[in-house]
Amino acid sequence: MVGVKQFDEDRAIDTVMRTFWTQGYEATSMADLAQATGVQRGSLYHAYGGKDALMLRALDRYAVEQGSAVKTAIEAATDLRGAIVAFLDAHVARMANPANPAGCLMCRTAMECMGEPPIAERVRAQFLRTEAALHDTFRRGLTAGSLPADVDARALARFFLGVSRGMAVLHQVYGVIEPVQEMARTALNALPEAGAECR
Amino acid sequence: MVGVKQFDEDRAIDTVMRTFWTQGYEATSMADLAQATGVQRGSLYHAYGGKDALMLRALDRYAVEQGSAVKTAIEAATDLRGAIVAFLDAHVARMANPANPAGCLMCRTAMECMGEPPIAERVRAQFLRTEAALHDTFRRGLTAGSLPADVDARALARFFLGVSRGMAVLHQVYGVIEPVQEMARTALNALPEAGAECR
DNA sequence: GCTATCTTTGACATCAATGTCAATCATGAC
DNA sequence: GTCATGATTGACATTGATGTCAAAGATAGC
Repeated sequence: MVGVKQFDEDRAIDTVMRTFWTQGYEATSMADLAQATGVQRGSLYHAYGGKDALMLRALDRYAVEQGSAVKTAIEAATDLRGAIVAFLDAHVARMANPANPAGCLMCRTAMECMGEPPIAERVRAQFLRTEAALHDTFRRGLTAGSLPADVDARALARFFLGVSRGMAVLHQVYGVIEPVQEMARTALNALPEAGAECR
Repeated sequence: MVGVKQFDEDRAIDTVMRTFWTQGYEATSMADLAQATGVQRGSLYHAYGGKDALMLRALDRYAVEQGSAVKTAIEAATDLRGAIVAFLDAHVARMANPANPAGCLMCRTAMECMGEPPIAERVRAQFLRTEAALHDTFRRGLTAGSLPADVDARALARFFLGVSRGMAVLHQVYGVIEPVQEMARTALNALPEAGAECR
């Protein structure tokens, strides 16, 4: 290797991610990204290609940084209910963290960029990944007998996926954490209990 | 009155609303709106002021056309559960209607435009209005004894508000109605039953 | 030290969007 | 029919964003 990058790629992509997260895709210009990262606009084009490519990088980074916290939380739990509580808490914790922009980059991009095929594909894939993780969790709970035998594991997975997205919308609009916490807490009521034949 | 508008304002605002709904705020230019409505760009500026003002009009129109369906549905119900079912169904029906764009304009704008003060204010007001309607419904259910006495009416209201928003996100991303229906159906499980002491 | 290779930089051309304006047009009031 | 009022229209200037490029700069390998 002869020509060597003079900026920290990790740091730059992280800044790009947070800029998109804060401002949205369309409202962010390459000039904004250049200023935020301290990297010249020409260098960004040279290194990555363009705004769309940078958004893909940002989404991947987000999936790793934020998604991994969610995934770890689910997997660390010992029982089904604990896994779902951990799933919701991971989202609440991210939004409650004042170091983070409001809402959720994935959700924001989902609402804004489904008209841009490459970005839409990445977002959809990420949604499906989370849905699948939840689906697995519920299926395991089903075989373990932690759920009534007649529950629809996929519907539950989609429900809690949707709940986490709804939480992000509430956070974006209200700008405070309380409604988010209340939503998470209330959503747990939708979790069927194995023993109790309450339905 | 001497100078008379030569275009149908109702029709034009409706078209503007659906264009924003389909493409989003930033991705829609005044030229797009001129083309979609068949009204010259200059006329749009003259009649309304600018893109931001047009978005406010679109949001108001959306609140009347779509929000009224939701409000009517809630109020027509005779019991609490019926009201919530109607609330969710109104949203499902809107998204299932192939004549409508995907998702929800209010929700889409919420994710994209919270950085634009006048628009953000309008969106927040609309969220609060819906939350208040749900809150009232739950309070009435509480005094009517349709709910256990210790439930948090506000938390329930915010939960179902968030659920309706999560449904919109799922619809936008997946482009089909099934996950939306499943989410609505599952959310009903979070509704505490008065008689049953299952908790 | 030299060179080949990649990066950085500032400049450039192009394009698209915004907002404004003066001239023109249409119509209700008289 | 005339006029006053407001709508329409096309043009204009301005701004900002995009993407590209050639020249200059930096460094690992020799």
